[in-house]
Amino acid sequence: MTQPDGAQTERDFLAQYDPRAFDPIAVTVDVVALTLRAGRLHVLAVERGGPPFAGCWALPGGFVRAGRESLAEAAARELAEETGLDAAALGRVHLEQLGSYGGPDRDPRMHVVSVAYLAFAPGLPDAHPGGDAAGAGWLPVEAISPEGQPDQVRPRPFEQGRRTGTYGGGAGRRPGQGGAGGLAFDHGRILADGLERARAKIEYTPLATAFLGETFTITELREVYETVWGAALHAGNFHRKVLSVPGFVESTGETDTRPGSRGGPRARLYRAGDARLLHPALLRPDREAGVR
Amino acid sequence: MTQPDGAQTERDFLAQYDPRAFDPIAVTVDVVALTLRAGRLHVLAVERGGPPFAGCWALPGGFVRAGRESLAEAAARELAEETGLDAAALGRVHLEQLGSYGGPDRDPRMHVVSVAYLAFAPGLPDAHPGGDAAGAGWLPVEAISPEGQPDQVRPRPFEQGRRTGTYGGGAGRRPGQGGAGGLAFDHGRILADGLERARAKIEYTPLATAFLGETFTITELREVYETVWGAALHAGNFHRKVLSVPGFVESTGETDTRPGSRGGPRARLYRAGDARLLHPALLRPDREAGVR
DNA sequence: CCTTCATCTTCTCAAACTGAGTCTTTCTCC
DNA sequence: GGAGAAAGACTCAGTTTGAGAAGATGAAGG
Repeated sequence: MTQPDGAQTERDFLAQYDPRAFDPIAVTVDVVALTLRAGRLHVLAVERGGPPFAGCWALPGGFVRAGRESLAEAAARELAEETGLDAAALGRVHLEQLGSYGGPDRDPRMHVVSVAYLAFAPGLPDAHPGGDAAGAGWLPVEAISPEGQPDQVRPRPFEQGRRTGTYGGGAGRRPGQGGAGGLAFDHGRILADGLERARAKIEYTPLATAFLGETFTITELREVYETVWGAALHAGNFHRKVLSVPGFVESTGETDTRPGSRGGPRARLYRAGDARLLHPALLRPDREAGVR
Repeated sequence: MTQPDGAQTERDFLAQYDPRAFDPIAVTVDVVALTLRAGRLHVLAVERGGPPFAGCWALPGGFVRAGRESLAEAAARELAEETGLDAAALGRVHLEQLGSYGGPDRDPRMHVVSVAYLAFAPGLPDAHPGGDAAGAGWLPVEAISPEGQPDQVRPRPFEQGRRTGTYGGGAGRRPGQGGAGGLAFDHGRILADGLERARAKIEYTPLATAFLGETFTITELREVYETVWGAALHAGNFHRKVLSVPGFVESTGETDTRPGSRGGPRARLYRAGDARLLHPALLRPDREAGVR
């Protein structure tokens, strides 16, 4: 990445430098924003307003503003645009880089390198399409990601932001092309990678709390794990484990005031602790399968 | 569904599309190639032949060829160019994506997004500068990465709702010209991230074997862990653990013919097994430090 | 009012795993 | 031949995990 010329000073070089001398590659960010709604894992999606893949669901994203923002800033901006969240609400959202996708043919227009980000958010309001999207909404991941949950669960109508005219569709599959999973471009793969990252990440970080509100019960935390992992956990052992990992949660001293749906004692309330890593980690049950 | 502006078909759209309508962002790949030489961890580096940072060490890398190669292909190509390895030798190298770095100011020429890759290789021959590099070589990581090999293993804090974007380039090293700890651009941070990834990855994958030859002894494998982690391990416990993890290594039935440097019985030889994940994992000692 | 039942939380117990150390055997070097 | 070092098997105590059970609590239904 350089011009070979010994005598040139760096200043001269920069003055002469022509950024357009290279074939262009567009850089975009795409966001896999996950949240829990009604006990199901949902991902933020937008309905594309124009070609390519017009009418398809896609991950929210857009071009990085050259020279004006970092990748993380671009991802936060895109997320804010689609969710309508202000900076304060975004502060509660965990955002981390997921990976980059840059095959020459993943976008028919030109060579596009997309840097994907992964967001964990507590229950968020309905999405509002921003930019050139025709619609936006939270889609249950099991409806669009066949490679998603190990246990296949039945799909469910998804909620939409603005464009609700056509009912969401039972199988959640209507916006055409894109094949199984039905997301535009290679967004199905990006989503699958994001889900796997999320499943792995809550093993050794306290990020499961990012799906919950300020305070929560151990049972609510367990339900996050069960939903993300798609597996039932032993309530007693989970309880013991969570309380034994230093810094995972800290007690508020209060008990849940909301009436339990089916009775039972009021659960104690906790808030997220100060740990950034869980040690020892909470491991997913039965990883033997993945060993291969 | 959406009809952005009525009659336009996707074909029309593609015909009209002008890739140069956007401000350009250059896309490069950089490779953190790690290998073991003489019991020390080394990273492949090139000496820059021209500005910016002429004369500085940098990670090998270069521009992605627009429309002609994927990111992984570009990384493999750059690695091959600098090491002079052929495809066969490269087949033994593990190459995975590390992350992307895209702050607007990380390259003085223009906005450059760099996709970093991490490579694990067995002992490799001396490097040969390819392309526009003035020199190439294997540098001991502790000589250039102050955050490289601390006695205390400390993980990087995960990125929480970042706005300034640590990946963006703000928090990294300033363009430290030359000197210890100074790699060009933000390559010091990329190297540090690569080292942390390597330390974490050998915990739960058998990738430590990627630093060794076809066959190896348990002691050689332990020395890989000790070198990468920068900590001494209990030989007996390590031995027991490695043999108890299914699929980690498999015996060749033979014993080492090379004479031990200071005597002792000939060690048995093993080769890498078929596991892709280690279960249970080999955990680094003393992770408590990183929890908070 | 009283029973039923799901839940929250704590306990028990056996199995598995970990860290630390010892011991025997087999080499090389002096 | 003896010293020193390493490979590898073994012991042992402490910790962690999986599975189950028990007591307490509160809503719902009769």
